[in-house]
Amino acid sequence: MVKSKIRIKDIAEQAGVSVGTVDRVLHNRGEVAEETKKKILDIAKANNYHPNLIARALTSKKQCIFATLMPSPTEEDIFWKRPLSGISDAATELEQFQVKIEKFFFDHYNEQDFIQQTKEILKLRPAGVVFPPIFKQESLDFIQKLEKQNIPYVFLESKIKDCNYLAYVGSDGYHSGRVAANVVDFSTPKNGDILIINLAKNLENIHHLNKRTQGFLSYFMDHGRNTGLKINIEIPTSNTALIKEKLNAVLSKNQNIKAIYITGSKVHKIAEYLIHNNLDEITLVGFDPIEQNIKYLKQGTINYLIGQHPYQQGFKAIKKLFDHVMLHNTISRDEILPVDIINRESIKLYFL
Amino acid sequence: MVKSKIRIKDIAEQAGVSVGTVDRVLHNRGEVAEETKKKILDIAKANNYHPNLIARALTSKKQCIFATLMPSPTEEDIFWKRPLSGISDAATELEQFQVKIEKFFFDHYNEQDFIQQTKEILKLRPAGVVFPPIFKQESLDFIQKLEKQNIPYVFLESKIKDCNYLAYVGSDGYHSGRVAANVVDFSTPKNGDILIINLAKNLENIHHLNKRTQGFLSYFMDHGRNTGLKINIEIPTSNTALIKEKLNAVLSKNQNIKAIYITGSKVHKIAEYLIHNNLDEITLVGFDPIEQNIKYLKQGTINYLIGQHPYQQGFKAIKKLFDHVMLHNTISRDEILPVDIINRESIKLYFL
DNA sequence: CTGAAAGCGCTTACAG
DNA sequence: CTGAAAGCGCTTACAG
Repeated sequence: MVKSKIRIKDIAEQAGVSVGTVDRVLHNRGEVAEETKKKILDIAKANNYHPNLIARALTSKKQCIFATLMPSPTEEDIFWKRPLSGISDAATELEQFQVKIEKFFFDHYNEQDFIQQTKEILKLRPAGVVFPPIFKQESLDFIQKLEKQNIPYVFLESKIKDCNYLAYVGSDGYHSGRVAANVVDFSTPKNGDILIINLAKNLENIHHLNKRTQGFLSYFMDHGRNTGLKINIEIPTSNTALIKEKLNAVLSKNQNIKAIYITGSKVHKIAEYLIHNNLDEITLVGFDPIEQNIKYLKQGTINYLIGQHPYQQGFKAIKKLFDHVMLHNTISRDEILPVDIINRESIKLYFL
Repeated sequence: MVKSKIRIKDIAEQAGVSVGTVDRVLHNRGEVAEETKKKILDIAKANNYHPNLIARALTSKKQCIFATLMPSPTEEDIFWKRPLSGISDAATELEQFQVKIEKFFFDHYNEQDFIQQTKEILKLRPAGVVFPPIFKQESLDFIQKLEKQNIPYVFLESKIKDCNYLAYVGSDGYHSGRVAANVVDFSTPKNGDILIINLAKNLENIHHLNKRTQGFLSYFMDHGRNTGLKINIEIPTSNTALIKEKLNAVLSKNQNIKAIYITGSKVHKIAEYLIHNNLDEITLVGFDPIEQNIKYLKQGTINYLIGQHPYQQGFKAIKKLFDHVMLHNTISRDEILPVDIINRESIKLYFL
């Protein structure tokens, strides 16, 4: 790594102009003769000029603002708290460089709210945006406007493929599914059957959940030792009564189910069911250490939870934006984070 | 959080002196009348003065040097690579504040080498030291000299209790043992027996390993479902033949052993044994995703490895030093990191 | 279109 | 023991 020591002043001298002029071309503030501009740019490039951020931070009045648009964590679903605290910590770290984060929130189940917030963000004209593209169509509309204004955006948690996102930070559904499968495989009798459940209101996010199913199944193709059936069902609701009905049907039809794998975070719903029906013996694995799930993990009903480093997702998303916008570094576009396997013991220190 | 905006200049004005004088007392450079000093200190404290690090970094010529003393990673044992890369990353981040890290290395099995290196470090007179106190007596000697010179030191990986260490970053053996127990419990038939092995040359580190045994056993007291025997043995060697002999004896005496738990990172030795004796069915759990262990994890012989966030340990140890030495922040003294449960699938992205 | 100067908050000689 | 001044590398008006 070549650490350049060249300063604005040096460039100015070499170009035979003043530092003010150099600063103007470096920041594209115009008002500079085309010829001078070219000369300065050449010198800067030839010497691999990089601004001294420390000096800039000390002197610059103007803040660079990044906006985040995240679902509000609710009492019922605290899932979104963790990425937010990652975002906050990144904000603290970047404060010294005059970077500020404006946080916007929307109701997880309300497209209109999302749209409303995107309008607010566009008004703010931030230097970058971080958000999870939960609503595909609405996100695409937002993206279009961002691109028109040349505002870079970073995806979190999930991504939309066919667009010009600056970066994505999240986990890989397929991989997560395989990790879960491995855990289920080792905790279930060889000949026991395994039930896979896609449990999601309106099948939101269904694409992501499907990848978790595919990954799960692929594990058993490759080297799983379990030889039982893999039964795959969908429960497109979070209504307790309906879930019960569906499960009753499946479980009575197949008495040999020894493990249940939930592709999402609603695994606590199934835990409740198992307890009420005295089926605690069944191995239960799902996603995300949110409060409701942790409760059953600690009781032993849920055997494992797969964690997706939501904190890191928030933290890194902001850092990527900073790296790109402020440092003009080239960044890796897709950053796939590893997943965590969490049990009732490891959860005790998980949030420290 | 109160963000103080008071500057040296403000303090100077309030105290009726010049900034030079304020600077002198703030840095304890002497040559200031006792009375003035007190006045300045009072004002600083009353207004919660914190230096602007950006400004300081921009202006200060002098570097602050931290020394790290770590076992050299060898081809045979890459365990120490990870904390080192955490240290390197912290170094990069702190570079901008004129902090430099000097890395010293010693042979993991050579006390003399360790002693030699501590001498080099003392010669350097660093502003702080990070090291794992692997050799207890030699570490105590080193510590004594550090304290005489008022050099703060941070422990990593393990700690010595009765001394004035600034901070410790590592995992908790008892907790790790419980996490491992949970994993073994869920992967082993209820009535299978479990073999616990302390496998360590000369029983180095025996204290730490014992805590991992205690934690493991305590889990089964509290809520384990496994009802089999828990057989605890020690193998104070890493000689393959001797290990084999010992295992032959134990396993032939007890045919019902369904799981083996190794309290340290030498679990690959047991994996080899199991493979040679066609005992792959036995659940095998141990510590640390080092190369040799990963090999057997991927083959399926080792079911789980417990990871201790060595990268974070290195990173945080340096940060603690920085927080204390440069920022004069009060820091938490014992920072216990959570542990990771790693399986053959999750290992694929573990090092990303 | 361009340059000279002041300032960000701190540190560092230097003069007294 | 204390103060005045220059400087770190950049940005920001302001004057021309």
